[in-house]
Amino acid sequence: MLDRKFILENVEAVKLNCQNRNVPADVDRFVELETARREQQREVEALNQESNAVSKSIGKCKTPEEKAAKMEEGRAIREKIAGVRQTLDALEKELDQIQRGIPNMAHPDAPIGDDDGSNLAVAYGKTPLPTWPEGFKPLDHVELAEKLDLIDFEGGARVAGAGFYFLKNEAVLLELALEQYALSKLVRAGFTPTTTPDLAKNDVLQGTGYIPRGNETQIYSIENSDLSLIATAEITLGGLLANQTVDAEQLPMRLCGISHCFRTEAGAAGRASRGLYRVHQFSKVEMFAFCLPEQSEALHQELLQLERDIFDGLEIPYRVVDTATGDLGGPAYRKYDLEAWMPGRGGYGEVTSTSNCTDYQARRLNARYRVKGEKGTNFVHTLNGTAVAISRALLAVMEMYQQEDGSIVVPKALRPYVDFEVIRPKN
RNA sequence: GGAGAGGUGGCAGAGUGGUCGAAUGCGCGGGUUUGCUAAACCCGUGAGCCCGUAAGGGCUCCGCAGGUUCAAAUCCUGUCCUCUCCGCCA
Repeated sequence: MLDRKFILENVEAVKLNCQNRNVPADVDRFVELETARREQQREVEALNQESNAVSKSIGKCKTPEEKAAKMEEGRAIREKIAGVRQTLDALEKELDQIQRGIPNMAHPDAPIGDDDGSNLAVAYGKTPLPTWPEGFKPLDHVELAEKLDLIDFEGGARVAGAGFYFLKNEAVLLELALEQYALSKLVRAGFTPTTTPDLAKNDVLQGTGYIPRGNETQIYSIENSDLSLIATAEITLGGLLANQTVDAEQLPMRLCGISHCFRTEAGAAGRASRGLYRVHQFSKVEMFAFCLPEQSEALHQELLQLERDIFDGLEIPYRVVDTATGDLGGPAYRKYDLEAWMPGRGGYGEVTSTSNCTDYQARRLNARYRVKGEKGTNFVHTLNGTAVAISRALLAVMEMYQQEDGSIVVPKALRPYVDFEVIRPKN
């Protein structure tokens, strides 16, 4: 979330930002409530001061009568405090709700626009778009999976419902290969590899900007508990520093995590999301970084470059998209997506996403750093980026590497991790 | 899952109703001494927020959330976490 003082001092900028991002937040109401809250807060503090003074004086009273009078006085103040506190709590509740709805400020260079139609393609990968032999029509991954017995969508639906699937045969080995391939690049780049919990406390979800319950939630929550299935390891990795203060020398912290990701994807269906493209569960290697404010922009470029290296290495064509203000998630200051070429749909589809969340997540998480020799603490900056989301990466690999004879060739970059070079129809 | 013990400042650890934001030691910062370093000695050393140009003053925080009380680190309830023992298990 944004700093309350910042909102009060930059009302017009915050309102314009909400408008650019297409978020209907009542900033004026926020200002009104926060102003009132501050007043009430001062009132409570003054009363507390009074009450503290009375309490302290009781220990020094000489006569029982004097003592009884003071006690009565203290009791009266306490009642008064309870009253003010009640209005304060009500203000706080409404304020918090509005404050959570106000998105992060956007990077001044982020393209302004209402939705993904305004996203800007800013770069392309090293690999050219594929050219197919005369008369050959590339299949989509669902058809390929069927022919090569790589994915069982029907079985997934029977067991867990639509949107679930079993990977089978070489697809399983490719999943592990993609993870290892990405991980080895990240470890070389100085990232600490982790496997994270697949569940997290709702507090942590909220801290990273995910809303566990409610109509439009993407999150599966566990009944009779305060746990939810995570939608990304961003949640667990971000939670690592919740309510922590680290020394500035420890920053930047580059982490990556393998986890399963679970998403309800309520109401999302249709041709564009067929097969593996939009599913309820997939595996992902996620990058995450905590850093000093002055490091975050460079680190964001670093994460983007790693994503590009990974897909250039796989020799899959892609474009880099600078996300428009209206299409940014609440915590993002700036976001780049990699969209890989997917022959089955004859178009680009999102495969990675990297965001610089500046101090927006950190403020909610209460993740701070301390500079040695200086007084006080400050909020860290957080960044996240997809290294490889297996379902979509696998989709892109299958479709891009299909051959005229119906087989799929394994990308060179993955061959060190599997003991086959071509996937052929079983018999 | 059952039984017990415990969660206090960067760390260790005292503190069982008021004089406790918290002894003491270590660590850290500054200083004295010193050819240099070390030792010794002296002083200082938590965070968030509010008022104030500042000096300074105030509020909150002893895992977390409530409660009792004029007053809570200290008493009560709930909850989370850690450790030990038992059971179970991969």
